[in-house]
Amino acid sequence: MATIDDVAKAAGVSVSTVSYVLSGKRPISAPTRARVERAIEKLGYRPHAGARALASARTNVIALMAPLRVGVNVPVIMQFVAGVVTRARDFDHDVLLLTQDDVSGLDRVTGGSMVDALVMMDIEADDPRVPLVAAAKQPTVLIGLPQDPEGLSCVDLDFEAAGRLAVRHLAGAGHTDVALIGSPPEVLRRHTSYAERLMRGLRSQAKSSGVAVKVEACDSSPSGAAAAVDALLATAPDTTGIIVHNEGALPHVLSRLAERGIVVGTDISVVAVCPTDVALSQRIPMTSIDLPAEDIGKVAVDMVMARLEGEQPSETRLLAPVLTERESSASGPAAAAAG
Amino acid sequence: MATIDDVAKAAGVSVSTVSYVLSGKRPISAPTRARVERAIEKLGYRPHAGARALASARTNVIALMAPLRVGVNVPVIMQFVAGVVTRARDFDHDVLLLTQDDVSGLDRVTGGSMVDALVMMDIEADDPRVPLVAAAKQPTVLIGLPQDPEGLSCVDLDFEAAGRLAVRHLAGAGHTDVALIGSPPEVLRRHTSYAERLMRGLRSQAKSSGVAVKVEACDSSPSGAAAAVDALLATAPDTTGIIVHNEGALPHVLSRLAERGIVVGTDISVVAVCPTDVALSQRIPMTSIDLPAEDIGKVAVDMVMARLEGEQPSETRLLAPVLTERESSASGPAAAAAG
DNA sequence: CTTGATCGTCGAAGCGTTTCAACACGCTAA
DNA sequence: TTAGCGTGTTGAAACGCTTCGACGATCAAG
Repeated sequence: MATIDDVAKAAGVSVSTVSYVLSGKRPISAPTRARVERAIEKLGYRPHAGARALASARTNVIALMAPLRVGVNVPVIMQFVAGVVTRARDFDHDVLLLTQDDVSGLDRVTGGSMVDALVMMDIEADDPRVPLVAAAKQPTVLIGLPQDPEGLSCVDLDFEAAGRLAVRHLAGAGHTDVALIGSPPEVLRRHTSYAERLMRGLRSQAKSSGVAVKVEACDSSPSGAAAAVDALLATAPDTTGIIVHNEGALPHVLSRLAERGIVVGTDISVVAVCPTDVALSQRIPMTSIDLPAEDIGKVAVDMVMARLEGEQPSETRLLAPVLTERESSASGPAAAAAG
Repeated sequence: MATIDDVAKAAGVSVSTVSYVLSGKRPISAPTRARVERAIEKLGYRPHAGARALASARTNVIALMAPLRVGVNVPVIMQFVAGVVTRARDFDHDVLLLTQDDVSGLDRVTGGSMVDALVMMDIEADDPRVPLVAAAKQPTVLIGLPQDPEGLSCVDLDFEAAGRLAVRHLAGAGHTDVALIGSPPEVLRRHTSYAERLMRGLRSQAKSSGVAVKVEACDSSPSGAAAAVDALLATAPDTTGIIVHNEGALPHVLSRLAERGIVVGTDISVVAVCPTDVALSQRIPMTSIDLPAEDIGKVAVDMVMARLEGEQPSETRLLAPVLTERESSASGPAAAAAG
C-alpha cells in the first residue's frame, strides 16, 4: 500500500501538504492541490485508518448496539439500523455493530477508542448500560427512554402522544369502548418504557374523551394473538375499537377476528402502531400510527454528531406521531346512532 | 486514558514487557506478570485500537456487507448478521457493518485497512463487488454463489440438494403433481443464484422420481401470493404438493389456500424452505427444510478466520439441507390409492 | 522603503502500540 | 574455568498519520 510519504514524494511536496490537501484544514494553492491529487489518484492512495485514528484521536466510526435476537421486532430493528448506517455515511462515518447482550463491548469500544460515539437501541427503564456509557468519553444517544438519562441524549417516538392520538381518532369516530392489544408479557416485564408510555397516553385520553378502555397483553404467536382476542371479546364484548401495538401479533389478531366472523373496518375498527410497510402488508391496508424507525435512527445519528462537533448539551427528542387512515377503521356505534 | 507507558511505570517494567504480557507472545515470569496485571487493573488500562492497528497491521475488526433494505428476507438477514457478529466475538473480532449498495465502502475499508477480513451476503450471479474484494489484500467469504468466485471462499445452503430433498419427500409420500411457489420476480431478475439452484434440484429429482412439476414466481404481498395460488390451481389443478420458497409470501399462500377451502396437511401438502422459527409461526407448524441462516453466518466467520490465520486455500462449502416433518404435509393420492 | 499581515508550504514532534535485536543472568556441559 | 544455551527482560525502531510552530514570499499600508 502506498503511504502519505509516497504521495508526497510523487507530488514533490511535503507530507504535511498532502495531509492538508486531504483535510482542507489549511489553504493550499490550486496547482499544488492538483499535483497532490494526481499523485493520490495515480498511486491509489488510501490513508491508513489506524494511523489516522492514532494521530487525530478520531476514528470516523460510531458504535451501534442493537438487539439481534430473533423476535417480533425484527423489521423495526432493521429499519433503525438502516437509518443509522445510511445517516452515519452522510457524516463520513462507518458503523461498528454490537449486540445488545455484549455489555463488555461498551468498555472495549469506548476504552479502546474504537469509536467516536455510540447509539444504543431498545433502552429499558433501568438499563445497566446507561451508567456505563454515561461514564465514557464518547457521546452517546439512546433510542428509547431510560428512567434516568444521566445527561445522555435520547430520541424516540412520542408514544404517550401516540396513545392519545389513537384514542382520539377512535373516539372521534364514535367508538365508546376501545381496547389495546399490546406487547408480549416479557417485553412488559423488561420495562421497555414505550409500552408504558403508550398506555399512559391511552388512559389519559380515554378519560378525557369519556371512552372505556381495556388492556390486553399479547404474545406474538398465532395462538397468543388468538387468546388475546378471545379474552378481550369475552371480558369486554362491547369493544368496537382496537389498538394493536405488536407487529408480530398483528396478522394473527386480524386472522382471529376474521375467523370469528368479525369484519375489520366495518364491525370493528383497528388502529395499528407499527411501521408503514407493516401496516400495508396486512390482509387489508391498516389505519396506523407510523413508527418511523428509519427516521429515528437518522435523528439519533444527527444528535450524536452534533454533540461530537460543538459542545451541545444533551437533549431528549420525542417525535410527533402521525396517524394515517386506511381501510381498517370506520365510524363506531355512537356516530352510527347519530347518523 | 492510561497508556501502556503508565502501566509500565506503575509496574516497574518496560513497555515491551507489558506488551508481551498482553499478547503472550513471549514468556513472562509469574511475578512480573502479576505486577503488570495489577497495574493494568488499577489504571483501567485499555490498549488504543488505532495504535495497535498501526503497529501490528491487525484491526480485529471484520466487515460485514448486508442488504439492509426492507423486504421479504428481513428475518433471515438478521439471523445471518447475528451469526456473524456472535461468532466474530469468539475470535475476538468486532463487526463493521456496510450496506449492500455502498460499493465504495469496500474500497474504503480494505484500502484504509479498517478491517482484517470481509463477509458479503446476498451474492448475485454476476456480482460487481466480487472482483473488488478479490483484488483486496484482506480475505473474503461470500454468502451465496457467484458465477465466478475468483479464488474467494463461499458458503451457502445446498439449495440444489434442498430442491431434490423436497421433491423426494413429496414423491415418497405419494404425490405425483408438485409445484414450486418461488421468489418474487425481482429476485429472479437479480439472479441471486439460490433460486436457480433450488429449481435445478427440483427439476432433476422430479424427472427421476417421475412426478410432474410446475413453477410459479410469487410476489411477497398478500395479493401476489393469492394470484400465484390461483394461477397454480388454474393451470395445474391436480397439484397436491407445494413447495414454498418465499418467507414473505408463505402466510399469504396459506391464507389463500384456506380461503379456497383447501386444508393444508390433508388436501394438499406444503413444504416450506425457510428458517425454522418462520416455519413454526405459521397458522399450523410447517413441514420445512431449514434455512440455517445463523449457522451459515457462523461458518462464514470460521472460514474467513481460517484464511486469516494459516494460508488456507479458498473453498466452497454447501450445507446439507435438513427436512423436518410437521403438520403441513401428509400422504398424497398415489399412497392413498395404494393404502 | 519599512512594517506587518496574509498566504502557502515545510519540518518535526508527537500519537500508543508491536516487535526485533540484544543483553543479563543463571545453568549445564565440556 | 569457560563456552554455550535458554529464560526473562529491555531499548529503540518502526507503523502512517496530524498538527503546531516557523519561515519565506507577496502585498498593502504607513
